[in-house]
Order: sequence, then C-alpha cells, then structure tokens
Amino acid sequence: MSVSRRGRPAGPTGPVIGRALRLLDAFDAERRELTLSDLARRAGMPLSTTHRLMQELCAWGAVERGTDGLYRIGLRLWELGSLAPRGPGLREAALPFLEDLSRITRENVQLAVREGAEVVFVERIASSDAVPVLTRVGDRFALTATGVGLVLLAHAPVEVQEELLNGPIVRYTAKTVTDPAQLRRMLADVRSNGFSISDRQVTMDALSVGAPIRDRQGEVVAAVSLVVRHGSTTSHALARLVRTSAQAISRALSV
Amino acid sequence: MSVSRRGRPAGPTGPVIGRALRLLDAFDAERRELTLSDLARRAGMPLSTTHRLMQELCAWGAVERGTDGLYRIGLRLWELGSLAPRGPGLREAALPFLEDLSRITRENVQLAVREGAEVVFVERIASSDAVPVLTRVGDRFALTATGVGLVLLAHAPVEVQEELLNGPIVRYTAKTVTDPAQLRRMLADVRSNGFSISDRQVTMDALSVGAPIRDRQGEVVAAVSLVVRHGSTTSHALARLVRTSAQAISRALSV
DNA sequence: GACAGTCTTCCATTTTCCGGAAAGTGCTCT
DNA sequence: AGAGCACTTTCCGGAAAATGGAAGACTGTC
Repeated sequence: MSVSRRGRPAGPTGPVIGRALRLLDAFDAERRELTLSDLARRAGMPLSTTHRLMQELCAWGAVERGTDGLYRIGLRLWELGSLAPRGPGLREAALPFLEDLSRITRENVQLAVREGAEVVFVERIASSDAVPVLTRVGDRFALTATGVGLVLLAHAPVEVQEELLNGPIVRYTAKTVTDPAQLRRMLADVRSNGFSISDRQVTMDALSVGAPIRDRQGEVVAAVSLVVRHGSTTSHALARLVRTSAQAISRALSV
Repeated sequence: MSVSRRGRPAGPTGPVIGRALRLLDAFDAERRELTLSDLARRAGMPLSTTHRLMQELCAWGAVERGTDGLYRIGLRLWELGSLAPRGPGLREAALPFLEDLSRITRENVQLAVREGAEVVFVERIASSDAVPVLTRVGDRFALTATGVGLVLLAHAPVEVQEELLNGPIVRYTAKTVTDPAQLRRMLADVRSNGFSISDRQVTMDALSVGAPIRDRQGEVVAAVSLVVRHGSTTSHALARLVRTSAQAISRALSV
C-alpha cells in the first residue's frame, strides 16, 4: 500500500528524550549561543525536528532565545544544575580551603570529581603568576593522567579500574604513563601515600599533585590538586600541603 | 475490534519532553534526593511511566542514581547549567563587587535577574549580623515587591509591565503596594532616580534598596540590592552605595 | 532581481511512547 | 514464618505523538 511517492514519509528514529538531550549537548564552553541550523548540524537532525524540539525546550525554560534568534542555555537549567549534590554542595564546602591553598602557594588549585571513566573539574582557582593551565570548570579529562584523576581512579570501584587499565590509554605527552602494570603500581602508591603525582603526563611543563577528599563514610568523593611548573619546588612539601588541605575539606564535609 | 477488556490500554497523553522536564521540576532545594514514587507523586504520573522516563534521563546523565536507589540531579546537568550566560557569567563578574559591598555595609547583598514575570536570585551574600533573609540562590519572587524586582520591572519590556500591572498583584505584608497607579509612579521614580526602595513590602522588618546593572548596550540585565533592617540607616546613603556598585559591575561587564 | 542563507509551517506516515496489570524486591509487624 | 505493605521493575497491545520532506516566508548579499 501507499506508493510512498518520492522521499520516504517519516517516522521516529530514536527515543525522544535522547534527541532533546543530544541537542543540549551541542552547547559547550566555546559555543554558548547557537542558531537553529547550527544545532541541527551539530546534532545531525533535520531542521524541522530540531525546530520543534527546541520550541518545547524553550517553552519550559531549558533554553532561551534572544531577540537575535540565537539559542542559549536557560536560567531554569542553571537552577536545576545548582541542585546537583556533588557539584555545588562540595564546591561551597571546599571553596574557602581552596582559596587558602591558592594564597599560600600562589599556584593553580583544582577540585574535581569522577563521573564514569572521566574526571570533571568542579572548581579551579588560577593564580596569575602560575603555569597557565588549560582546564576550565566543567571540562572532562581521562582518569589516567592528571593528579586528581589518579586519586579518583585509585579509589574507584574495581570494575572501573579494570575497564580503564585493560582498554586503550590516552597519551598526552612523551611522559604519559600508558603501561597498565606501571599504572597499577602508581595507583597502589597513591592509596598507600595518600597523594598522587602526575609528572608532566598532561603537558611537558607542568606537574600536578593530588589528594583525596572523603565523605562522612570515608568514601572518596572528590580530589584536590595543585598544578605547578615542572621542577619548581620539592614535590614532597607540596604533597604534605595538598594532603592536609584535602583532609580539612573532608572534615568540613562531615559536619 | 478489540473489546478493550477492562482498563483502557494506553496511548500518549502529552509531549514527551514536557513530561521529562516536569519530572526534573520535582527536585528543589529542600528535596534534592527523591525516590521513584516521590517523583511519580510530585509529577502526577503513573509509576511505570516515571520509571521509564527516569531511566532515559539517567542514561544520559541528567540524573544519577545512588546505591540507595535515590535519584539526584546529575553532574551533566550542572555542567550544562554552567553554560547559561546570564547566570554564571554575570555572577563571576559581579562577585568581587558584591563582596566589597557586603564588607562595607555588613548587610545582605543580592544579585538577581528577570525571568518572565519573576525575579530569580543568582547570588546572595549573607552577613551574620544582618537581618535574616529568606531568599536562597535560585529562588523566584514576584517582580512587584522586592528592591531588585522593582528595578527589573521598571526596565522590562512594556508588555511585561502591563501584564503585571493589569493582573492581580501579590501581597506579602500590609505595606505591599498593590495599587497599579501607585506602582506606575514607583516605577517611574526608579527609572529617574536610578535606584529602587522596597520598604517593608516583603517582610515587615526589612527594607531593600536596588539598582540596575546594564550590559554594553545599556540594556538592564540584572539588579543588585542591599537588604537592611527597617529604620537602621538613612536609605539615601545606601542608595548611593548600591547605585555606585551597580555601575561598577556594569563597567566590569563591558570589558 | 535572482540567489543563498536562514527560519517556519504543514501533513501523511508510522514508530515510539503509554500505563494498567502483575511479578519481583525488601522491609516491618504480628 | 508468613502476612502485610511500600517500593521497584518488567510486560504488552494499542493509540497518539513524533517524524522529516517539501514548500512557503523572510532575510541579507552579489
């Protein structure tokens, strides 16, 4: 029946919610404002579909549309995001300690949590006279390279560790450790020492020292790190400092 | 065909995205963790539907599910929210000035934007020895009562003003102005003076003074306010202070 | 004024979504 | 123990909502 004249008529091709969320994914730190066509291109959807979905998102306030026709993430979404427990709650508790750390060392301070097999940076305090770091709040990174990543990986569930160690490991520089056996040893060190060192594993001029933050139950929920220029200070002195700071934050979380 | 034995089979009853977003709406500052049944109740949906929708949202990372089975807002949503231009961008630019204001006056400082016919508080610095205020970050309020609200309403598009002035006006206290004509006069004053005064219009013990923050184009995009105990200081001195601060923030926004 | 780029509306087609019912969990109380 | 209860998960036929090509409206540019 129905000769289906020329182009095939139509019919859903995937879960609706998934498509809507894929559209939201098209936004990132570099592209906070997008046209309808941009969104359609980036999400790989027909224009008409994109248009309809964006209308629904707009109606609720997830996205906003300026007088110029550009779409932006809406306030409503920001409000919702503020309710995420790991992000903002942790962030607020840790902020004063991070500032202390920044003031004392005059180096870059970072706060991150694990999300699946990645680190997500939740807060970052940059010092003007420190190594310029490339990470921004909200950025994601491989767990295997950064100081915070090593801490979070070392205390992650075994399944996550195994999956990462058995899979391909991202290489950023010549110093990035990609050998599973060596990584295993590093993770064991992190657990016994209470801090991690990522020596030029992300960029050749920087080194980062990380330490775990624990919740009331002793579970590792986040990590702090200090990013310093390679060869600047004794890393042991830094390690003590970061570890102490992480413990202070853990204590603050428990109240 | 199909006798439809007892209960009616099924069929969509509303836009999918809308329903998903309604579920997310069930979360608020007091209830950051919800069970499936809670969500179903609060959103007024069948359990099975709720379950399926939450699964989809989980798969993408909009919400997370702890080992305890409770749903929480996910990090992914926080990341997205951080991309909202009016919220975080403005917030960061204004923060240092708000802190100055807080230090100088030792009173409560608030930063807010307009969303439709409401004010949304974007940032708030509380002083320990000031009037306890009831607003939290992310809270919404009527435009007609607060100091920030009056500023934002005074510079809102005419349609918004008319709609609000012609509709019913929320009354919080005996001093809340609900007469459209009087409100019109107040708004005109706000525009010519460059600041607003909301005298005991929200609570009987507090008074707030607001001033507009403008973007590069001179458009009013936000408002700052100082909340002080009724009868504490000369409001004129405060008005000057708030207005100066708002202008400084406007300047900072334009770079 | 034709063109290339956006954005918006329409509509026949069909696939995804719906939700009652029932089975599966993990408790507290008797 | 096992009945009782609250919460969670899976199943499935049917129906409505979602789909996307095409065509129309609206720019701004050569």
